[in-house]
Amino acid sequence: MMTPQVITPQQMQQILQQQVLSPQQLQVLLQQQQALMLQQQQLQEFYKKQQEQLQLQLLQQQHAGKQPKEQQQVATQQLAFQQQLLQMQQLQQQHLLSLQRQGLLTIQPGQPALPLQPLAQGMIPAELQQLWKEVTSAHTAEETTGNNHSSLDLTTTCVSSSAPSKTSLIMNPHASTNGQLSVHTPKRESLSHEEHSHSHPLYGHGVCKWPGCEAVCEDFQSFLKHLNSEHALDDRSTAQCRVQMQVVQQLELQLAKDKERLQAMMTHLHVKSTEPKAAPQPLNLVSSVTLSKSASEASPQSLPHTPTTPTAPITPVTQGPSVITTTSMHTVGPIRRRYSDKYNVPISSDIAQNQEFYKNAEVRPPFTYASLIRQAILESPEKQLTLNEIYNWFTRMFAYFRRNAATWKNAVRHNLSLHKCFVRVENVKGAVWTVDEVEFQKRRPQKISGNPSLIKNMQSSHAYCTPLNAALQASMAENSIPLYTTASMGNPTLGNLASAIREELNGAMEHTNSNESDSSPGRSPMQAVHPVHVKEEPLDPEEAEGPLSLVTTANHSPDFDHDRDYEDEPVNEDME
DNA sequence: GTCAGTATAAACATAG
DNA sequence: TCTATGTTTATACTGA
Repeated sequence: MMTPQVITPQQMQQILQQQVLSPQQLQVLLQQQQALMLQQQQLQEFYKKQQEQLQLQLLQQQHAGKQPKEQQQVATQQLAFQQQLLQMQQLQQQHLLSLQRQGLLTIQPGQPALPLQPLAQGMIPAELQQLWKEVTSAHTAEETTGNNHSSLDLTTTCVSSSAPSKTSLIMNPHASTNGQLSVHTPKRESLSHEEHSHSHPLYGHGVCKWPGCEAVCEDFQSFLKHLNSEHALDDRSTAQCRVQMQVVQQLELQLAKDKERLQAMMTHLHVKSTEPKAAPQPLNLVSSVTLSKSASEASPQSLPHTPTTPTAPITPVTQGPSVITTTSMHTVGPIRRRYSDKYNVPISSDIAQNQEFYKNAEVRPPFTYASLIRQAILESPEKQLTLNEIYNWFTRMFAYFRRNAATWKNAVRHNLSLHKCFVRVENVKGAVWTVDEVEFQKRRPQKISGNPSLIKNMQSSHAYCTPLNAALQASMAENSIPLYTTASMGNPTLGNLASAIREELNGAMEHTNSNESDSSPGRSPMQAVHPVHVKEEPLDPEEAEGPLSLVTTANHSPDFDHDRDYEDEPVNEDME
């Protein structure tokens, strides 16, 4: 699924966010880059000489009245040279891509090195900026000597840029495809326009945002002065412009590749989900999203669904491409099954890995209310939440729960009251809800039937083995756990499985270490306070012997308490 | 067909 | 009185 040729979005982000290059690495890169530049220049010179020769020959031929056939031959020869040049530049491109893959940042082919500079406008360390300036000026000098028909010729840049756009750019260097060349304009042509609107893209926060500049300009007028004086149309500016173009092109190329990859993923998942009865799994969930997303692929601005999008929520068990409408949701009937629950896919790891997805897509999470409530509680620092905090967790974590609040909130309350695993505790700040893991785990094994070894395991061994075995079982049986992995794109299945195992083991081990019995002083904070209301059916003695908590800690983050995030957000109650 | 688990809806009680 | 919270009941669906 991964295209090894491509920088992952994560890497890209890393590149954009932090400059990881050490001066040594930069130096190496620079050397490599310069070597490449040299090669290219040699080629270009060679090509120029050939051109001159060609001109000469043509002149001679014209004088001598030679046949056009020979002219054609010469023209072909010229074409061959051009192709050779292109190949050379492609090689450069590949080389640089490989550098990227090594994590050495984006260096644009045939360009003054250090394209990282424009990549990180405003963030780059001063040291790097200085380096950038030096190298840029050095290179522009080189270019001027090597290419005397004007360094302003952006065609050269375009030729050496990414392969797909090469041809068109050669043919028409001023083609505004992808808007690359717009970078070039603000200096002179569009300056007069920009003067009127003080929202110059090169000016912000009193600083010149010309790549590598960052000169402080008190007002817009002084900025314009600075722009005209410091960034006039000269070799240096042009070179910088080229670099910026390269960066943009590179990013666009990257975007295109990622889009393609996304499309392939979606297609792949969709195909899987439409297979007849192919082991019910959360993939269904994705396929539904896939369809809605694929349908709107042409207009990216329409996705992902924003919480306020009035479209109907997509439910995990929807088979096929139909997008459920509000009404069909009701006529078809409620969705009963939560697949991940069934197969004991660890909810925390699923949520963690698909967090962004759940947050943005109005997709019903494939877990029961009870599981979700438990997860919300366990994620909290104190392992206890008020009802309102549980609500907030739901809305914060799942776009799906940002609508129909009355329905699901009722369900939450209902679940809290109904299930013995949820214990209400009177706290200083009011009533909070906690999880009785024994109770929670008690009810889960019942769902895993049909596998004698598993059942045997459950009966004979500690309770904490259950989720692990179940997860393993499910994974092996289905060979497909994850639904949408943002974190582990490489091998999601194995990745998820591994993390699931780790998580469950960690939780179990942690529990066994800390909670030996109900009366253990090491028990979680919730035990420190007395439950005001404990539901019926006190624990059996044998239950008391088992592990009391399978609290998973994998996703626990102390700073996760943004309970008020959605508190004041008006919940869309438009569905009767 | 039965049963357990779950979802949904709704009625009701209670506290602030 | 209103609202949030909590409890309970009823009904329907699903999968074992």
